[in-house]
Amino acid sequence: MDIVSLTPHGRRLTALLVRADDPREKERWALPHDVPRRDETIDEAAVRIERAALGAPPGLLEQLAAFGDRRRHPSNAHVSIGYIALVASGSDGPVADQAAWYPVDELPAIAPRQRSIVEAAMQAIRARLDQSPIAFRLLPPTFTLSQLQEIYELLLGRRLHKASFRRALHASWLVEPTDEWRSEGRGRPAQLFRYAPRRRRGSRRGVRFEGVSGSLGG
Amino acid sequence: MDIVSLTPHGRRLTALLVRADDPREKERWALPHDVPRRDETIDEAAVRIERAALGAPPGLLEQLAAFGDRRRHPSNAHVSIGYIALVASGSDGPVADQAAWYPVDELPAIAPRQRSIVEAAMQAIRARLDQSPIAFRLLPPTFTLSQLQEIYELLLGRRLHKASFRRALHASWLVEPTDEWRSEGRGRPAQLFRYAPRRRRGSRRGVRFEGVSGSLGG
DNA sequence: ACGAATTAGTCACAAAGTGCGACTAATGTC
DNA sequence: GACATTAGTCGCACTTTGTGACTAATTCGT
Repeated sequence: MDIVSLTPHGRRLTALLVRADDPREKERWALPHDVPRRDETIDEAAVRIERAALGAPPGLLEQLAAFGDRRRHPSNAHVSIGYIALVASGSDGPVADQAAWYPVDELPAIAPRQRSIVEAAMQAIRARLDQSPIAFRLLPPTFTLSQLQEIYELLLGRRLHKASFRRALHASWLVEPTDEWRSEGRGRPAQLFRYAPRRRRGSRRGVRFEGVSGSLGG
Repeated sequence: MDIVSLTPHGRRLTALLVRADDPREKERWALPHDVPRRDETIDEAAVRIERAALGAPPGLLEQLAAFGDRRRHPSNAHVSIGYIALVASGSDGPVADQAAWYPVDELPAIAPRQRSIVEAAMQAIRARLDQSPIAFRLLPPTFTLSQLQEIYELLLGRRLHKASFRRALHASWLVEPTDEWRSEGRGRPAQLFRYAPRRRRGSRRGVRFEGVSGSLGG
């Protein structure tokens, strides 16, 4: 099992790496990984591994996929189960010994299978961004809408229009305002919001044919 | 590894089950399953298991997820990797010995973990319907647009409006007409189409907050 | 032969959703 | 007090979507 822990660091997304167990290994860093014990579920194992590396439980932990190509893995396991962990930007302080955050687009040498897991994690995050409260788990409990928009722009890799973003957010009933305001130095103070999803009237839209093109196994 | 093979049978979706290895088992049927060999990737293992059960390679085979709760599995394995196989409706003829198609909403007794894998497969199919050419792999190489719409309605569990469906399909450039027509008894003959995705101008829409509500691990 | 029934396919319009420029608001800086 | 800076809203053109009503081509019944 391999965990891809992500947290925003400034304007970049960073992943948590730990030093390789064996210093003679070719790759000096690795994703936190371990084998599930007999008495735990894989979700429980993921929590345990993440706690060991991060020192605290993550804001969200969800399964990515299983990886069983022939690429090398630090444990030489035949198959890995990848998990994505999201850590709020405020809580990215001290991590475990022998661990460090690296920008996801500038990782040091890690085992090939782990690199492909990180790449798959980034793709999955973009794909699930509108299905799962991913962006909110990368922020502290209360945040400004500009912060939220920045996270979306970071994950999507493109700029969003302020008015459209807020209109869509309002229509979705995902956040509610607090009565606190933050002044971040210069400029007008921003209202703080919290993630508080409400029941929405199911819109029941028609069919979409979004990303369909080709596929494996045809 | 467990394979959920699906094919439409009339107006219902059916899954392929095989007789349990051990007749003393509580559940007499099971999803096709096996352990990957040392020299094969998990994708290769999935193809092998599916061929053994179906007698032919499926139209599409993609990974679902890993399942490692404590529920019972015929092999007593600690974790299962679920795969989804899609079989065209034309080719659902003879299957391997000791195998049969059952409607997914009326499965006989199978191991609890396998039942949850089937349920997860159905959810994943609905979620990926607009990302992956799922519907096309449940149909023969050429098909009418009404057949295609029927598949979508079967998978989504609701009726779609004919004009909207066709408009969206045309805009997506996923199908091209052949010069054949099929007359299916009564009514006007329908033109046959084939799945032939073309490069589309990327629409780059704004953000959607579709299915975000709650989640695990908070 | 001819009309009803049946299935395929299209059109047009109202309603809803989206992109985006331009505006107002509240703060710090000089 | 003017100005830079960030927050937040408005309005409008344009696009997308839901839907009913239409036309088209065939079989079936009499």
